[in-house]
Amino acid sequence: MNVSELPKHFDTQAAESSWQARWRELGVYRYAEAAPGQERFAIDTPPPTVSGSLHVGHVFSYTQTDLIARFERMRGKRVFYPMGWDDNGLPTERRVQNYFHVRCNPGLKYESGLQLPDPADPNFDPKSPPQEISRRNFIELCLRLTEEDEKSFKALWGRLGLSVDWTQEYSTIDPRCRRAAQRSFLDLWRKGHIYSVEAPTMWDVDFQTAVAQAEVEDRKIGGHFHHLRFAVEGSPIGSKIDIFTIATTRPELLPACVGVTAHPDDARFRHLFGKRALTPLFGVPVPIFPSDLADPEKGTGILMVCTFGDATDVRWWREQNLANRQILGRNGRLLAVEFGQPNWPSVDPQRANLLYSELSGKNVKQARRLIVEQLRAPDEAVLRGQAPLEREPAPIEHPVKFFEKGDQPLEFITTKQFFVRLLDKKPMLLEAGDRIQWHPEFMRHRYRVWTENLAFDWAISRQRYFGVPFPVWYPISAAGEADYANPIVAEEESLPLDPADAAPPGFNEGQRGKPNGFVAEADVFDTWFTSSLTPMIASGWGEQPDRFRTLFPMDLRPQSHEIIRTWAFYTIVKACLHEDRIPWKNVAISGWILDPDRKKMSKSRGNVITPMHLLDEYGSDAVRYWAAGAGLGADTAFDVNVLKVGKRLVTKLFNASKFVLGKEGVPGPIVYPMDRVFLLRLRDLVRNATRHLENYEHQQALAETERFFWTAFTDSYIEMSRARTQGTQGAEAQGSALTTLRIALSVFLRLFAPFLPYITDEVWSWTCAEETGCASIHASAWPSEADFPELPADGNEGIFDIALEALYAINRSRTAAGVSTAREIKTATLAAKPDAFPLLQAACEDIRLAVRAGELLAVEEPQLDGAGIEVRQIEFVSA
RNA sequence: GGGCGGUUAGCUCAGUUGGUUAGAGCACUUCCCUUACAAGGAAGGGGUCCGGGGUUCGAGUCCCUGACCGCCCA
Repeated sequence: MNVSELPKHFDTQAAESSWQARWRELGVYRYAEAAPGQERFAIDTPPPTVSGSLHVGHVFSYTQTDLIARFERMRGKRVFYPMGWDDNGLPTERRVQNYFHVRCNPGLKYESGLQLPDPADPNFDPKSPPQEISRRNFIELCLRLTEEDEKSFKALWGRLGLSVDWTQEYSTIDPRCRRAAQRSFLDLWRKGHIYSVEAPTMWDVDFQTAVAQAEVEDRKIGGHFHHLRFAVEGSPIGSKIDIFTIATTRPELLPACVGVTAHPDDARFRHLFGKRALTPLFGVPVPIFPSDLADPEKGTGILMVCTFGDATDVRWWREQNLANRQILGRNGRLLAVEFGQPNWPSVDPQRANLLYSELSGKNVKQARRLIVEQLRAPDEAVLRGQAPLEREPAPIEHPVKFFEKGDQPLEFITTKQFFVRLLDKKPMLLEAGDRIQWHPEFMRHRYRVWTENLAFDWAISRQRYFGVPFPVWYPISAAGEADYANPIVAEEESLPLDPADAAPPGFNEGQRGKPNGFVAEADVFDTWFTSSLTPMIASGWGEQPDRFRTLFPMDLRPQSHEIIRTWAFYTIVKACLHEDRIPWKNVAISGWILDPDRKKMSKSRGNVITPMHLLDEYGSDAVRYWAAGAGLGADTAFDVNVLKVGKRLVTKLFNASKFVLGKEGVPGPIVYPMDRVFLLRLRDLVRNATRHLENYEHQQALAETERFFWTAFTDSYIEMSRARTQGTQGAEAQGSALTTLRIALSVFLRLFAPFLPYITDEVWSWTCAEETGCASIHASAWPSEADFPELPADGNEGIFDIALEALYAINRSRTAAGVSTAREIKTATLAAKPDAFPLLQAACEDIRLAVRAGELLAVEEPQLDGAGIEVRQIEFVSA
């Protein structure tokens, strides 16, 4: 090809679209089953949540994974690099409900070809009650909506140049994933790791679903300490009544009070243990017991136990065998209860019911406001006329548990839920974590600490719709009662299924909901129950045994650090419980992108930077350069300047390549000392860059390559060899220089290829593709010793650094004299210390040619300050 | 309250097992259109490596301690 016909500038956008098409056409990123003896490298790509938009943080972390994929591919491994979409779950549900104005009713049957009113229709009434549809219809709508998102995500990934094999695509709600999740359930059920129980569970009252420990976060919110007087039961009439004061932030749970406790060593309350207290207003007798868990410093030191205010209440309720008086319903409103009935004792049921009737049906906030008013009134029955509220509520700020996606504090509500038993498996899970390499290493602690502190088994059932259903039914007795203790689980061959549409083995559809028939479980799995299977889904677990054997365990799991406790943890759980193996050998944790003020990017903060305009303005390679500049685990503030630097590097590569390939002449053997020394240094660079990439330190590889390319190659070696390439120093010196330049260019292109896939393939296509027979640089071999001819060492390797110093020294002289680099030098003299002098002499001719001097002398100066080279005399050709 | 990470130039960040005078880019100043490159090049100024102690011949680097920032967990 005629390099002189190449465009003046590199058109990034045109190159990006043409190379994407070319890569597809060549199948460069297609995973091929490894030949015998050939290594494979399997990546458990994080499936992005599709019901949102991508920001530069995603671009950042996905690029870091792609670097590794490209590096390993060039090293000759068969790279398995799939892409999944995480589309099930709450965010999508919410969008579908609003967009189509529907609600899911899992009790309804599927209606094929369901017609929905068009929200754009003028007759459409948005205030009308939402249409109820079956779960399968609802899922179809979710799929319709997520399909669009997936298209735009895919376009962005393509643009960014992710070397994903797009034939290996999945989404977490597709039949394959649903089948895998249900198969996982069956396997764990058979192995006895899953149990279902009716117990107090963390519950979000808005979403009306159970949540797992991993989805819970503490938030500091304002509240009030309410000081309430309780009476001790049995104070003799006429004597001074024995009263104590508890402090609580949740007075509305007073009707659910089932006990009172204080620290066993607390002298103030020791005399009360074993007696019973009477709750104010409701007059409920409850036991007073000692507990180490009560903090004498907190509040008044004595507190009420309710069903259920928090996790400690649950514990006390269990350990002390307390009554269960659940007053909060699943919707977060107070249930109707009747005092005086069994389990609801009261010394004055009539009054208790009167007071409670005001609270019944109210939500927590409303009930709290009302009960505080009730507590201000004198309480004759229990407190002989004193008001239960001892003093005005005192504002405090305290940590409260929230569902990470929710807006209301979590409640503990007694419901039937499925759990995976984990608490007995901590040692095994810790040991598994130790067998995995974590990058950076300190991220191992996050996993370890989470696993050690795990307090609950994994609650896997969710009372939601856009998810994978439990493949479970319950028999109905002749009397019409569902038998939840004896679930019927599906057979593996029938997966995936929705128990609302399919009948269990041995039953027919006509028996649904009838005596001696069956009823379907309505719950779906926690989304992590499916996502925790990604390495198994992608590698064909349970479906393609041969493929599974070669791909599992995978080599690499890339992910971010805030989901170590969920995604990484649950994936390790699943791999251990199903296969008794770790899911991958390496975990690479990418950092977060912070906004320029070092705040985490989030929609709610409104500081999200989207990537498309950056790709348009700077080009994919520049964006990737920015992403590759940060090491794993390092949070980085977004800085548009780094993109500019990347763009400059791309331009420099483009121009330097044009220079090298534009030289005419016949390449010959490397006989010239400076060429040999330069190649030796380049060979060191290859070794270092390779080592850094092997160690998951891509930023080091890039930084060293870039630095050497800029200072040693374009700024110096090219200048030193320029004259020789034109043949002025004879054919042998020219041939040696041309060969060196060609080797260097080919090596540089390949060292940069994982980072800058577009510009490197563009340049590669000019001549290297034909010369090597590799149509794409990304299918070529990573540079190695094999790229270099025999380069015997002769002890003169120092001439390169000396030459560099001499060039800098002369540049300084030029600048000091205010002389253009275009002006030639008539004569100059360089001074070196005796130990450096022979090297300077040896490099003198190369320096002279580089700076275009008529005459260049080297002198020895034992008394020279410092170690460098100094210009002793310089005379420029007159302008 | 516990754990982990961080604090290096105005900004964004490197700095590997301790080892010359602590680096890069951006920004700033000055100069230069030079046959690969003005989408460029050359040069320059700019540092109490968060504070305090310690180990060492020698500490940005190791140890102790304090402050601040971030994250995770209670």
